[in-house]
Amino acid sequence: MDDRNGPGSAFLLTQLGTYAAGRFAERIADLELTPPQTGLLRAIAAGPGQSQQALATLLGTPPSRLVALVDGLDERGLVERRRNPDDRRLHALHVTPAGQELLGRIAQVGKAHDDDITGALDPAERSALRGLLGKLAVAHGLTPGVHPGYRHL
Amino acid sequence: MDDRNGPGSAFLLTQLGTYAAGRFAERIADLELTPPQTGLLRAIAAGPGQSQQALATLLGTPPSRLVALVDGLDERGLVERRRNPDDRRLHALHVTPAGQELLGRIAQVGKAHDDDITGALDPAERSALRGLLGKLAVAHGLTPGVHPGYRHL
DNA sequence: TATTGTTATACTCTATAACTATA
DNA sequence: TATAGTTATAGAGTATAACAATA
Repeated sequence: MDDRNGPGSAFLLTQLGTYAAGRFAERIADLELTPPQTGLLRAIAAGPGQSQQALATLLGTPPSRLVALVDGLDERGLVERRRNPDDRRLHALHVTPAGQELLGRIAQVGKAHDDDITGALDPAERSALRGLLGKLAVAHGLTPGVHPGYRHL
Repeated sequence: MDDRNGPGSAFLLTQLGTYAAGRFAERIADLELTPPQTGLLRAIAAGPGQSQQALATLLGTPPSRLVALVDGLDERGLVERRRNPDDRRLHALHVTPAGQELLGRIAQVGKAHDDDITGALDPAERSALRGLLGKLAVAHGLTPGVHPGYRHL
């Protein structure tokens, strides 16, 4: 009956999601990282030794884009490409100690970011929100831990 | 104590917000509209007669970008520029009947979109989510009704 | 011939800055 | 001179396609 009850949850999710993504990008810019770089670093840490093709598939990005992202992390000594002697076409990707150290700082930033975004809610509300969002993420088949911004936004 | 309890709400908001934005973009593509065009059309309808400068400020986009967006809607007869006789520099923007008709279809799409995104939740959960998201949107000062994707994403 | 990684190229979106017309 | 709108230009980010090395 009432058609004027304001925006729906989907609209609010888009607004808040965009806002949260922007705020996170600002925070990790202090570490001289972009969101795609951060997602890639985390993906390499989550599954060490994967090929660039495998990572491209996981993240949903073309291999050519991955090359540039890996280049940036490689040049800064955060990850390294190890050639596989059995198949010299493959580059197994690994996080270096410096990369691990940076991942620790990323985790700290993520925690502060989360507190910032949900700061207006009390603990019970935060828990409820977390549960509801998790339910939706599962329902829509979103890959756990994979930042968006890869699949044809 | 437990550091391995999965992603936080901020991360989930980013994932779901990006997903929802993408799905909405797909839906309104059927109406041959982009998200920025849709947001602009809604903004013009919400405050008829505004100047392009005023709309640019409201949406947080440079005036030059607004020109192209208005051009697209104007050429399709969805909005019209009316010159102000008192100050011929100004273009007062109005939605045409065709634009109003399209806004009706956009509202239908938005409703279907919302049902899609929150479909995994029962009515009580949907209501709870809506309340929590609204609280966060207010806390972060997000402009009601204004799609993101305008302010320096 | 097929596959991994790479390079070259082009396209989309957006912002910045220069320009015009009105005031 | 200041402002609304417009046009011109350039930059960032990404995708597509061609290429080289290895299998």
